[in-house]
Amino acid sequence: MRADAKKNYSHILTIAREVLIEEGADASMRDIARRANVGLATLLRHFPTREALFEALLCTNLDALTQKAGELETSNSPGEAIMSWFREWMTFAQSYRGVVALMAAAHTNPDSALYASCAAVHSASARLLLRAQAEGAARADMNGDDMFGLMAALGWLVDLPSFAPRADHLVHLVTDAILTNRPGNGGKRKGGRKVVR
Amino acid sequence: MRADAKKNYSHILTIAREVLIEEGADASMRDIARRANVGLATLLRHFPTREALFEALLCTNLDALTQKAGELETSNSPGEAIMSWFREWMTFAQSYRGVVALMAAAHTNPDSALYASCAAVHSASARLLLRAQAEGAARADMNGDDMFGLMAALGWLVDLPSFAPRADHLVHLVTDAILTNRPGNGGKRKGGRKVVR
DNA sequence: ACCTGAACACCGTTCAAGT
DNA sequence: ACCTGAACACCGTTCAAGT
Repeated sequence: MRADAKKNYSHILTIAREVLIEEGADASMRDIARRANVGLATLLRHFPTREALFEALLCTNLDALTQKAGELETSNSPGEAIMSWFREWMTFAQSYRGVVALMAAAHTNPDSALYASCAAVHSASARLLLRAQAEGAARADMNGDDMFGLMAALGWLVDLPSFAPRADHLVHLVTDAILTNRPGNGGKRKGGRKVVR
Repeated sequence: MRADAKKNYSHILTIAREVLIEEGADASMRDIARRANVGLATLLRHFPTREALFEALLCTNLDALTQKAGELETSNSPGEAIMSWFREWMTFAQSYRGVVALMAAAHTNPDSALYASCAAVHSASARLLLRAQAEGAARADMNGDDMFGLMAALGWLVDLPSFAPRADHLVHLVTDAILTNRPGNGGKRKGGRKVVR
């Protein structure tokens, strides 16, 4: 990349972050270009789609998030890890209004620039769930898709202003549901080693 | 309303229903007008906003839904009522792709043509929850907003194709969480009459 | 009364023309 | 190499002009 292009690239990212935080994830690309003092075509060559722009914007946040997942996998109890993970996700979800809807859509579409990032979050979630299930700390009748689905659903909900105040409580309620073995499957800790801690 | 206007009105509704089912709740208004063989301005005078159009389209579904809530309030056990109600909502949510996102947004905005409909669903949910709480069948540490929030979240999730297959299961998981008195508040059936059935 | 085409200000996509 | 203005096909809003 040429020096002027490089400079443009990082300047665009800086401004885009500002605009998207102010206006939400569906801000106009034209608006971003305008505020960056750059031609719209220039913005779109650096980031051909909204997803591509977000991929670049989110990589910092997402790296922090997945790294956190790694830490949680070793340091905490499986149950506490699930709760912390969910809360980390909710913080991420509030980085940009509408970002979860964008990621949820990208999750289905392998061509999306956000697909890999979604997959990373998905698999981290699945790993944490599996570990909890192996220890009998999480209900056995759910899978990684369910886990990610609940995260997406609550992550989406939280950027509706009316629901944001109760978000923490809803997360508590849902993680509670994930972590408690309900009567129906409480005896099903088939493969899991007994809770030895 | 004049005879020709009346005819236009119902014809537009018929076509709009078709288009919105095919294309989802964010289909182009222009497209709807085109397919109804009507000027765009005509469509927009009958239904000045997308919300107004949906208000007219959904009133049948919503009447059925709220009526169902009334039945559930008397016929079933409070717990079963909550579960049935949630499932009814999920069926409604799948009537049009994106309709829950539309309603969730309208929920905050008193000027929206869908505001009253949202409020009706909200209050029906709150009533059913209160009854269940009074009998100690639902956890006491949540309110109508939480209930509606969970309904919105799962209703939104279900129109992402990747999550639709697991939706029933997630509803089961969440209603489970609502209905079981968790250890922390299991003893808190303060006002509730003992479960006498 | 009711309908409609057209003008308007937006959007993202695309590309020929500039440096 | 990289940038940009402009043309394009869309969108919802608005209104003067028709019946």
